[in-house]
Amino acid sequence: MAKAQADRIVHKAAWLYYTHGLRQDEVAQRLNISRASVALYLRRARESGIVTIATATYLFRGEQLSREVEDRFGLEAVWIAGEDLAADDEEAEIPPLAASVFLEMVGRGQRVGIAWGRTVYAIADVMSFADLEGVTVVQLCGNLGAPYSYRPDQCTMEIARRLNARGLNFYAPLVLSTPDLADALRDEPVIHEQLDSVSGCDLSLYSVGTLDEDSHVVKCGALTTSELAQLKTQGAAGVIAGQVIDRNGLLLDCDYNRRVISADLESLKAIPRRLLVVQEESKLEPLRAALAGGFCSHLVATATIARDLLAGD
Amino acid sequence: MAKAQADRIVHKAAWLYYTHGLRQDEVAQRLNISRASVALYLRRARESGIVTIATATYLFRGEQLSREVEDRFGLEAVWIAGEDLAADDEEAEIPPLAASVFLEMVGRGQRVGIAWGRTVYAIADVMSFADLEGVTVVQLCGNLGAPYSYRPDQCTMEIARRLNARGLNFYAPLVLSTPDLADALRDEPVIHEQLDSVSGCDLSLYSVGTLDEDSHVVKCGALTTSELAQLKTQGAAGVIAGQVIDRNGLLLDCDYNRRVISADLESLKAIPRRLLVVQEESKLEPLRAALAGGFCSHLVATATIARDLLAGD
DNA sequence: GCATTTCTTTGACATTTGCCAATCGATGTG
DNA sequence: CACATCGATTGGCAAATGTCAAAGAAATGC
Repeated sequence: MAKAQADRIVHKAAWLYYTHGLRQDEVAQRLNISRASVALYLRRARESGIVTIATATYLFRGEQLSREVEDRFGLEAVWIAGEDLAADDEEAEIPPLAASVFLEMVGRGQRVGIAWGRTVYAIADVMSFADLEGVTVVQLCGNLGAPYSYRPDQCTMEIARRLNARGLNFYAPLVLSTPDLADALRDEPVIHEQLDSVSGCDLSLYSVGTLDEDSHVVKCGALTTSELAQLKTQGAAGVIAGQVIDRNGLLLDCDYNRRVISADLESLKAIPRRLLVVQEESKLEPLRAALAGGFCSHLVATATIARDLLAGD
Repeated sequence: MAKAQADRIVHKAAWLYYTHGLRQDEVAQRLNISRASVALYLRRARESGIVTIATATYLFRGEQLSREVEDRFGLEAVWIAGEDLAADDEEAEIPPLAASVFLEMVGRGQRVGIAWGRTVYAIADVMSFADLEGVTVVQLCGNLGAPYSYRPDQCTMEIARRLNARGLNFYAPLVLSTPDLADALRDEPVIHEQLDSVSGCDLSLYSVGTLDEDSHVVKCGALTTSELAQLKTQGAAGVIAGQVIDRNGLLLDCDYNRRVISADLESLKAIPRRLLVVQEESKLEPLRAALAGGFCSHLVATATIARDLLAGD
């Protein structure tokens, strides 16, 4: 109640300032507080999502390049960052752009799935707060320790927090030591339920992982370097929600995949809008695999990757 | 193209300023323009919907009063303006609140129906610009001259313009001199099509009209004073999209209604979300009729009206 | 091809806003 | 009950922003 009461004055200040266009001193006068308080309240209103300031992203789609990628790969929408910037800036532009695009795509009452990776972490980090209602955020892959601030479950919860949404976590590790144990765990009602709930998602947000020495799955300890080499000989081309896929986007038939607990690839493909975000140029091959597998309906990427995609096709 | 080029720099400035949080002088430096230009561009970005600043409306629903109205009349959501303001201020608060609520409710790709009246006109007037995609705005009633700035068709187009949407106008007068002529006109393919498209709406926005001497329908010349008196003896209780309803919200069986060209009441009721906005206290009885008839799923009203509603029920 | 109009840009100034250190006030603690 | 602690609030100042008149550029008309 005390919380609600405090929110009330913040909201009122925001309403008078942003909706009615009063100046801060006028707002202060009306509410009988100092102008400094008004300034403080307004900042809180912005930070907490009571006030939302969004910049349209459609201009990132207006370029020739985005159209070409859309057409070539049959995607619904493609956003290209920094067509006139250096490659470094380009990559830095991806997280805020992806966060804006994602916020534009989420609607009230929807269920969204979040996979995890360096990119998704970066997106969560810059995502602004929103005051959505009835949104549920579902974690799409099992957990593992991370060298970054967020683990998969924390990442999901962080996004949920920023969307004012309910977060559904996944209480299982991403990789187990034996396929049998993974099978057994998948049959646990609580896990099973979570896995089933994936197909009910309206929207998903993920990136695609590489299979390099310094790739995410290796650095987080899900795969050892020797397993990696082995997988590559078997045709591994990328990682989607912790699972290894081949160049055609099909689940690689390998021991590793059998030990993973994550959203079923078919369920992922069944999600109507699948927002894939690719930041690094090194992710070209995994991205091709993900596109081939139908894991992407909406793409956010750099101009460099977009050009690479079109060039090598 | 020149337009798109100009948009581009405005968008870039907005992106750097609002999304990246640079200061105006930093933006100016990056884009090689003067800071004054940046300030100008930012204003344009806000005014044109490239940048959207929205204040949450849910705090207008957090009060006891809204809950009570929701429960009593089985509505999905009720927003109450100015529970702690004088009655005058209350009414002034309705248009910006309704505009904000409406903008929160509209989603991409949706079809929205707009009826017309003093209230809807006031809402259109304060509605901010948005950068929605694929929205269609449908005019729900026929046209008539207005003592205000907007006629029904202009009002529809104005809202369409602000939503960056397509506007579907209705090319018929609201009231004709004989029922036969109205019937004939309704059978015209172009009109028929428009009328049919109403049931495909996802959302509607309207107010309810009174049947007083100075009511909207009278002042605009749709009804004469004598017709009005006649209708009142027949049990007329209010006006929805130009049509007269009785206290139970049913279409009044009268000559006037047979001469009106407007969206069928059944189609209106079939729209999943029906946002009704009531500004003046004098609209209590019409509002009751509209509620009884099921024309409202979401309500925006003043605290005074809300209390009246609960008191007399 | 020149004059006229209209739109854009800019420098300079006035106003508004953000921020910090100081103060106030509530709540908990020895 | 005095004291400490923590968060909320405020006055004042530096920084950032909005605005306007004037200059410049582009489009339009004669």
